[in-house]
Amino acid sequence: MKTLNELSNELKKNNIRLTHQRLKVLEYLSNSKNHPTVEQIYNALKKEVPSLSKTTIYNTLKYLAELSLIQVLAIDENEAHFDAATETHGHFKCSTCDKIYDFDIDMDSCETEELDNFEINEKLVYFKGICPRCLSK
Amino acid sequence: MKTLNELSNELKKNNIRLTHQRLKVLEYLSNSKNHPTVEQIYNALKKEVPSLSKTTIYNTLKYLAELSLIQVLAIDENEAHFDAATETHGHFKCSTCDKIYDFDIDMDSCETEELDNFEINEKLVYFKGICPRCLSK
DNA sequence: AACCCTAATTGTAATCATTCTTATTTTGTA
DNA sequence: TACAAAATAAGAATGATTACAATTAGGGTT
Repeated sequence: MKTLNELSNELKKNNIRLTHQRLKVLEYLSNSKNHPTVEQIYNALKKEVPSLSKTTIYNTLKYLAELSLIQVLAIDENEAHFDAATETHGHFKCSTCDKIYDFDIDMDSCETEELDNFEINEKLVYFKGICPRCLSK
Repeated sequence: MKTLNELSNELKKNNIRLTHQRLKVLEYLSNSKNHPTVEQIYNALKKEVPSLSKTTIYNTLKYLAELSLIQVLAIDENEAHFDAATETHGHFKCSTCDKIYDFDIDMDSCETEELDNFEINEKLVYFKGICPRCLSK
């Protein structure tokens, strides 16, 4: 996970201004552990930044994703989730409680040579099932 | 990949009728290699089954997915793709031409014990980047 | 074969996340 | 302070998917 300073520098390098709104979105995402949606970011920040619009959040997240500074998770079929951690890792979604868990995964050890001539920019691993908490109920 | 007969039996076992429309959707999906969307299935079948509605296709695919007889791919951000192959394998989407490639992957060799107490029902692996064909242009 | 009951199909309307548009505001710079 | 470029905000538009209600088809029984 990058620090806010590092993120800020990355943005500057790409001629993207670190505005007040963008800083708040970045801050919130960096501090959150639960892969928030746009809706959740919006609800969390609108007290602090009453003028904030969802368009700005979408906009900010789009830039960050294009620069690979955040990950967009499509594990949930009807809403995108966002993750400030950019190291390759897996995501497990519990079908019962909908919670998304992180887990480590070593992609290099299971790759085939089939993709030798492909340029790979992003690796996403999604598991679905039931989490221990829900299993024990 | 299962045969149509096997699929038909699986449906019967779960009290889901193999109607004319469902048979056609199954047939089309089983024979197609390119992970079609609902739109593509609809366009391909409406000549043969003029009364076919998209709702029926959505409906059929939902049942098949619930029974794990097909895979739903969320690799494309705005439209779901469907795959008749149910063995765990990876999908690579080219960001340039949007083509989706299959590739083999050995998930067991890269799993951690972190998920030992989780019930895992589905494993999805999505890679994104540029395919050789587009790279060579 | 006719009947019945249930499930499936169809077409349309509703939903809802995301994107587009445009006017206004803010930012960085001179 | 003033200017030009970029960002923001609000609402409208888009488009895939789902919900709904009326009609139709299927399977079992006599």
